[in-house]
Amino acid sequence: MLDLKFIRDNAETVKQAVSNKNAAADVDRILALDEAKRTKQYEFDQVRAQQKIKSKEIGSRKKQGLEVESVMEEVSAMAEAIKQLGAELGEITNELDALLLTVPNLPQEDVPVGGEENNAFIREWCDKREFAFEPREHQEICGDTLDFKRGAKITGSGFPLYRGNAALLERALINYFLDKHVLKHGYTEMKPPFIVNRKTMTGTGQLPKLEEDMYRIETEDFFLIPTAEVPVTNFHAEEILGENDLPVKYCAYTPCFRREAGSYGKETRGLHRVHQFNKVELVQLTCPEDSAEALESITASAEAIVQELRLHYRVMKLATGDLSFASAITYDIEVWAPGAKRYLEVSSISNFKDFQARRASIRYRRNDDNKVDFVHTLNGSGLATPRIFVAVVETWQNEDGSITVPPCLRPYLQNRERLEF
RNA sequence: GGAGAGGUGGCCGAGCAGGUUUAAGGCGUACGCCUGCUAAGCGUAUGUGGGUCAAAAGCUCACCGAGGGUUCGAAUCCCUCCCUCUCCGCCA
Repeated sequence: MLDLKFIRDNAETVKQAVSNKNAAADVDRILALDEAKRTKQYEFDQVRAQQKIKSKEIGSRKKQGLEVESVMEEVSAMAEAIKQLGAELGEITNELDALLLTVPNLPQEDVPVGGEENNAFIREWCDKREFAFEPREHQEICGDTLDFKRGAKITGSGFPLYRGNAALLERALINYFLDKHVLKHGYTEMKPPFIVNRKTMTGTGQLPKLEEDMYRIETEDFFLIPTAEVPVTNFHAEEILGENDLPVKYCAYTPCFRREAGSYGKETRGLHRVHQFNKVELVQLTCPEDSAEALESITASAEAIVQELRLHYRVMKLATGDLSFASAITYDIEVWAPGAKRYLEVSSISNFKDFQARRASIRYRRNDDNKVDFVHTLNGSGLATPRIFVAVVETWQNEDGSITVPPCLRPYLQNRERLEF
């Protein structure tokens, strides 16, 4: 969430940002409520201060054996007024708090304005592989080791099963990602819960906006996580860290659950878009002045993996309309899938600045002046498996239907050089 | 799921038959004094958030797990919920 004082002082900037992000947030209503709240708060404080003094007087008069009836009558009237003012203040506060949660983060200044078509190309890596035969799509290569039909029978569409060597490859990818980030990139591994409560989901900004896109457990009012970002970022919620504790670098493997009802067509076939998938997530909490660099660092860590897998990819900077609610700036890594003949998004790396930290109240104490300030939070996929699975299988496929195992994955697959499905 | 005991500041911990608690005391931390050095000792300071203020200081309000309630007045009494611990039950 944004700082209320900032909204007050920069109303036009905020309105412009809301519009650029295609969001709906009533900034004028927020300003009016803010004004009303401060007035009411002042009144309340005045009366309350009087009441406290007078109430204590009753106590001391009683001890001295003096009469208290007249004072009690006087304070009684104040109590009435306070009850009334408190109720009004509460109503204003509730509405204001709810509205503040609907204001998206401001895009960073260098983010291009506009929709997806305005996403900026940043760089790409290696050429697309040349094939001596017509490359096939992953469903064809993997056959029934990727079982969409039985997944649909057991659960519903969008819940495929991996079996045999497909499951083995999936597991190899996850282990490879984790080892890379833990052993080479300095991240601490975490195994968080896959189910979180409403407060946690609000902390990272999924709620209140995206409730319909998530699986909810009604009996407990819990949610299945759509990404490890949620439990991992909230790990330090309501804490004040030391500056020396920063940066905090966590990586976590979790399954991710997304309802995202209403996605149909070509994009949903095969592993391209599913309701449950696996992802290794990178999360950092940094000092404000270090977050820009951290964004590049997370991006580099994700790219390192795609490079070792020897997949052609490009990095895009998302335009304002394509940015998520909480993000100030996001890079997407898109790998080339030769069978599908298109780019697949395998990682989004975002800097949320203090937006999530403010919601979840994640702070740190600065060394120089001992003051408390919000940390910056960032995260990026490192990486999501289904689309990487697709790109690996399609890029490394052989004409006979097997795949050559990329060298970096061989230690995770009994040093096999080929895999058949 | 059942029974019991708890949840207080960075930490420990008192207060809990409602009334100068503006949360004692200790530890830790910071600064100062003292001191060959270190330790000890002495002194001072030390929460978060809101409001007021150009800003700071000051003043003020809220916060003792969360939310309600009773009362002139709630850390303290009542209700609901959450969490932790002990024992029992169930269970991969």
